[in-house]
This record gives sequence, C-alpha cells and structure tokens, in this order.
Amino acid sequence: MKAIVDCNSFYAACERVFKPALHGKPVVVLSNNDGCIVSRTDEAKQLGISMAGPYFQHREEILRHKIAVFSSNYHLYGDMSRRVMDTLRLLSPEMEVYSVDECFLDLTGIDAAKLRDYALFIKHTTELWTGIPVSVGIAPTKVLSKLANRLAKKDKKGTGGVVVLQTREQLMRAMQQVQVEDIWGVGNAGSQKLHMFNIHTAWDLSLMSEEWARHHLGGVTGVRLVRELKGHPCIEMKDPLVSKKMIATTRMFGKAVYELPELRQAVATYIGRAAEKLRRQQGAAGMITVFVVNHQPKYHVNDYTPSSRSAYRILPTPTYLTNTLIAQAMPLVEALYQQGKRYIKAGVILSHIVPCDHIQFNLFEEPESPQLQKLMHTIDNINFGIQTDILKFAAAGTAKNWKMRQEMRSNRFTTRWDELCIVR
DNA sequence: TCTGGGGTCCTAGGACCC
DNA sequence: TCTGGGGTCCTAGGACCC
Repeated sequence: MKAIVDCNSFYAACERVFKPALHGKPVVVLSNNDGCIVSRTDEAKQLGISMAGPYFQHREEILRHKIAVFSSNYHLYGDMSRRVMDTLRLLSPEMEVYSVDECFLDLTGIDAAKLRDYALFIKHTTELWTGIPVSVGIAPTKVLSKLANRLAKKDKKGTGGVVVLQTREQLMRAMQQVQVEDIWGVGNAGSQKLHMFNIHTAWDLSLMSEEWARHHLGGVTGVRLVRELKGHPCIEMKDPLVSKKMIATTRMFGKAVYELPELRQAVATYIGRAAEKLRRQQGAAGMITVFVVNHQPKYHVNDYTPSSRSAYRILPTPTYLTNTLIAQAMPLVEALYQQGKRYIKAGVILSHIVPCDHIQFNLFEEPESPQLQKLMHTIDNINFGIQTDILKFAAAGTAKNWKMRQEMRSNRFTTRWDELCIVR
C-alpha cells in the first residue's frame, strides 16, 4: 500500500505557526512579486477567494473580509518543509519527497487492519512536532492514494483527515465521487476529451481497457493511469538521490525593464542563483538557455498576452563556474534584446547536466583551475551561512530597480538569528 | 499599476547512419 | 513507369504537476 501525506494549505499554515492569533482566521499567501494567490486557508476558500487569482483583482474583498495577506517567504517554507519531511522519514521505511508539501510513503508490510491507526499516528505526530496540519490518503497505488487524500482533505471533519481505501467496495465508492478532472495526471486537455467519451468519474475511467487508454489518452501515460486506477501499481517510488536534469531560475520583474544593461544584470543575477543550485547537486551544465518576455499593455484590462524569445548555447565543456556561465550568456541576451520593448520577465535554464567529477574536457580547453573551484565554494559558503547574496559578481549589478516586490513578507523565523520570534 | 516559479515525462518528427 | 528499409539519437513542444 502507498500513502501520500499532504500538508493542508502549506504556505498559509507556515505563517500561522508563528502567528497563533491567525488560527481559525482566513489567511492567503501571494506568489513572488505579490502577483497571484498561491495558498489559502479553508476560511479564505469559504470567502470565495480563488486559487491562482491575480492579487490585485481580489484586493478589495481581502480588505473587506480582513483576510491576512503575506508575500511568499521561501526561507521559512523551505525550512518548515524540511522539518515535516524529517519527521515523516522517521515513520516510514521508504519515502519519496514529491513536492515542498507532499510526500509518498511505501507502507508495504504494515498490517492491513492497522493502516488507519497508523495513518492517524503519522498525522498526529507530524502536527505535534511541526505545527503543520496534514491529510493522509492510503490506497494500493499512487494515483489511488492521491484520490484518497483528496477525499480526506475535502471532508476533514467526517474523515478525521485520513482516508484508507482497501476493499473493492471502498475503492468503487471513492472513485464514483471523484470527477476525472480531479484525478492526478489528468489535466484540462485530458478531462475535456474524457467527458466527450462520456467518461465523467474516476470509476468510469477505471472500467476502460488499456488498449483504449493507449489510443485515446496519450499512449503509455494513459495506460499507466488506467492501470493504477484498476489497482495495479505501475508508478514507482522515485530514488531520492537522483539529481535534477534541468535547473531554471526565472522571475517577473518588479518594474518593467527597457534598457539592455538592466536586462543583462537581471540575467547575470539569475545565473548566479541557478549556478548555486547546480553546485549544490555537484553538477556541471553543458547547455544554457536564456529567455526574455515582453508585453506591451493594450487597451482592455484582460488582454494579457506576453510574448517570449529564447536562445541557447551549447558550452564547449560543461561547467559550474558562475563567471563562465555569465560570459556565455551575455551574447545571448544581446541577441535577444530589442530596443523599445517593455520587458516584464527573464530567465535562465541550465541543462545537459552531468556530475562534475565526470566532466569530459575538450582537447583544446584548459580544465577549470582549482582556484576558481575554491572561489565558488567559498562564495557559496558565505552566501549560505551569513547573508544571502552578500557576495556576487559585478555583472549582476547593485541597483536592481527590477527586483521583485515583496511588501508583506513575514520574518524568516527559523533561519535568521535577527528574525527569531520574541517571547515575552 | 497590477497576472508565479520550477520541475518531469512523453511523443512526433527531423537528421543521420548503414 | 519506376526512387529501400530499418534503425538510433536528438530536440522542440505539449501536457501535466505543485
């Protein structure tokens, strides 16, 4: 059996841990740049605040209902996520961290009759140790456990936040309650198609043949999905040690950018951040992609149609050195830049990643000098230990007019000495 | 005024090879 | 009139996830 443990309204829950007065009150958290609403507590959902809605469109109701609003505080959420995962690691032999607020557990070997008690134990322990409420779904496959979890979240009172699906009866009744668009792995395109075939619930879909799924539901992906719904596991637990194949750093600007020097600075800054992630997984990138997005505002309010251009370069030798990556990327920025455009976003993507002890050096290139390697290491240590970005490359600039807005960020309670909670 | 960021996997189709 | 067959590798783009 597989379990999925999912934190309820994770970002908002993190804020509540350090502001107990907000318990039982509506809270929302915004995306970077205070752009969209990305986390809402149940109380905020009940007031009609929709997911991923632009903040400025909801500002009035948020004020009217006195909803607490926070800018995103990734230092805090990252650290709270680590605490939740560390707790769960102690409670299960095999786990896969699926996202910042979710993880799968393999419960093979646990007595079927005790599964519900075990799920409750997981839930209570996590909440007691971290202050973050979670829901638990347990079923024979990953897809079915996600489905169980959805039912647990939807009716927290009725289910106690825990749903276990074991018998054929239980599975059937659960699947009949879930619409196809709410199945893990079925998106917009898939669900529209399914409805056209008169398949509306997870149960309907589970009755289809694998051949049918192969033809109409995206080949092997569809087959896997139908098999999982039928109760045959075929989406494996993933190895936690596998490194990322691609590393991206992309941001909307806080203020539109028109000039090339500013655009170069932004891209150089993002490369610094991406290279840091790359070194953390001890990788070297063989390819760098840069993209820029521009948007000319039109006459109607709802016309949001940005357009983007990108360019890439295959590096002569894979590297993790920030300065080399910046040097490779700057000509790309210059090629992409068009005078007079109003840039609202840019990003870099590092790919063709190899382990850095496996770099295949080019016959005509000098291998990277040990001093440069040491320099990177030192920069990372200082930036991580003392203060983010205290050391950076000159190309990244210092003015940063384009930097994102975060006007309502809470303190980084768990990762900064000077921002700790004060208890009187 | 104002619309996030970071990933994975799969497939089709082109390039290339013998 | 008529122009092979089979295979691999790579990339772009779509779909999906949180």
